[in-house]
Amino acid sequence: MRLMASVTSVPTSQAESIGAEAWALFLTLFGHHRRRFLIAAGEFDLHPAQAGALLNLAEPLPMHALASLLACDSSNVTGIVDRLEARGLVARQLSPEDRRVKHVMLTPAGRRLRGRLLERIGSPPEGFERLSAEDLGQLRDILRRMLAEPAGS
Amino acid sequence: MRLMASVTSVPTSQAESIGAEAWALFLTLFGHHRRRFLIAAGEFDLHPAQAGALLNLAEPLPMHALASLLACDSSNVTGIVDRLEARGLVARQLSPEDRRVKHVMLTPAGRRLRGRLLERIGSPPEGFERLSAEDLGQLRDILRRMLAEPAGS
DNA sequence: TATTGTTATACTCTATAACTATA
DNA sequence: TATAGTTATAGAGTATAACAATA
Repeated sequence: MRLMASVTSVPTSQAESIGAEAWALFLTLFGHHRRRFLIAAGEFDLHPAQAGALLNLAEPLPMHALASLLACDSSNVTGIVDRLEARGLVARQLSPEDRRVKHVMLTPAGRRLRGRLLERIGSPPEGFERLSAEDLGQLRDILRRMLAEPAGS
Repeated sequence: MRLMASVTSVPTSQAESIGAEAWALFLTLFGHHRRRFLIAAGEFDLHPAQAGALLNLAEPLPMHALASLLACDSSNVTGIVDRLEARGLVARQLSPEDRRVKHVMLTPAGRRLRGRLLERIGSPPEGFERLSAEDLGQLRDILRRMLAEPAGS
């Protein structure tokens, strides 16, 4: 994707320059993943937002929680879930605790489709298998440190 | 995002298990990046596809090349470029070599907006600054190996 | 009063197919 | 004959605002 191609940055240290390259490589990887995701969703006749919803439904979720995960307005989730429901992939369930809330849950068919989607994009992409066992260990540890919650968050 | 949460895989080796965790961490990172991208695009009144087009226009590109990078049909690019052009962010330029081709290029205003977008999402996200210089070097080298073209591609 | 989910609206994205101009 | 870009069309995503039901 060459997202960084024309960024004229002036690194103040070598570490900063290396970090910039590492992040540029991440962006390249994001581009690959995005295309893989779009292609896989299309093969199952799912729009990207629908595929994203299925992936986030490992367990039942209130509508507003799904909206938050999809980074879109709640009003959109109504339509997305409507269409998934029309295809028999999800069902709405009234919450007994809070009668304002509806939980969205996968049907058996929805769970099967989600599994097939995960086979396609949940597994590591081409290139991953070239990494050594040592590489994988280092990578995992570095990503863990990067994603560790910074105490107050 | 917990994309891997309910994947019941049976790792045949420890390396495979570590690799699976590393990839799951990648997916978490993708989710963070996607949300950051959507929020940044919205702040500049750009739809995601428009923001993606701007980011890919570091240099002038034929319409069909842009379609390929955005992983969408050429007919969509016509509309996306129409709207960016109406806002004075890009311009179409006929190619002198092949008169079927139109190159899309940023205007000065488009270049400024692209720069501001890159300040927001082209720079490393929260968490990156917690990595040591050694981490960054290892990460860069591993990602390089992962993204290296496998001879015939 | 605040929150949850829905509806109405307007605009954009998306794929498909058909079309023109060019190669 | 194939390719580049456009147009027309239909269906879906998106944000905003207004609404009813519930907390």
